Amino acid sequence: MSTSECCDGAEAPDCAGSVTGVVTLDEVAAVKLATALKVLADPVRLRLLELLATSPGGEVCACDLVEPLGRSQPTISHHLKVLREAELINSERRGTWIWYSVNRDAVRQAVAALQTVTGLHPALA
Amino acid sequence: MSTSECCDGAEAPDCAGSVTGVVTLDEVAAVKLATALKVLADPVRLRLLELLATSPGGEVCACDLVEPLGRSQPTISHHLKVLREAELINSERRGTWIWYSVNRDAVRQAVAALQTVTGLHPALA
DNA sequence: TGTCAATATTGAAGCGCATCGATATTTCGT
DNA sequence: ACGAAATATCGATGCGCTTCAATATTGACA
Repeated sequence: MSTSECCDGAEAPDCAGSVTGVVTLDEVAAVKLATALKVLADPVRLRLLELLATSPGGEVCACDLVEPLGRSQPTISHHLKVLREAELINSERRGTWIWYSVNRDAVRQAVAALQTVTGLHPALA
Repeated sequence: MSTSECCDGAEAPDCAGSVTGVVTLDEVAAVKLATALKVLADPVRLRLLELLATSPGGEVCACDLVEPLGRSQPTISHHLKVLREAELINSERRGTWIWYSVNRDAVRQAVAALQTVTGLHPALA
């Protein structure tokens, strides 16, 4: 017997109910992970993260992020805000400038969740 | 001297050019990774991947994917197509039904790329 | 306090995406 | 060949997101 009613017609011999595993992602959790991934799924934001990650001190002044990405200052400011509100980066004001750095734990969490969902990781945590 | 011209005004004492690391993500590579992540950044597609990953046999008949997600059949078909074209899942027709499974290598690649960009992984590969 | 540089916000334009109903296509069994 | 079930495609709708120019806000310093 199938877990659903899709293949129980008179003609088809049933597809044997292939879905029986334990599902951990309810609608809410799926939306939450998708939201985090959506923040990461932008070329400008990915390059911002890389600029932060590859910087010798691990942090970069916002004023040094506009030119290398070839976008306007408001656009960079917008993306930094999106990353900050998703807690994927940290920001700290020091005098005139604001310094940004990657929030490694938050990125790790998103990556781990994605691995769990896709079965790459046996959901150890 | 700064790597850009943003903080070279008369008043500000320069922000010391914090961007000096080696950047591997050019615009094209960033768009490519962002495209893959965009495919993953959808609640329905994440739950589809989990249904495939947690299925005992590792594969699920498409007919068993419509009901548990509460979306219409065209919508599920659309998402399966998106996942398939991104090569994140494999599909195989067996008789009346089509069986889907997670393409673990593709997911692994995307995850590894994300880890590299964010500095979680020392880019070993 | 007033000025200048850095950063944030606003408002609008343009594009892409998720979703559905309706319909077409494919495949099997009779 | 025909009918039924599974899957795919089409067309439309509504929402969200990226981007920019213009403007506001914030903070340092004289």
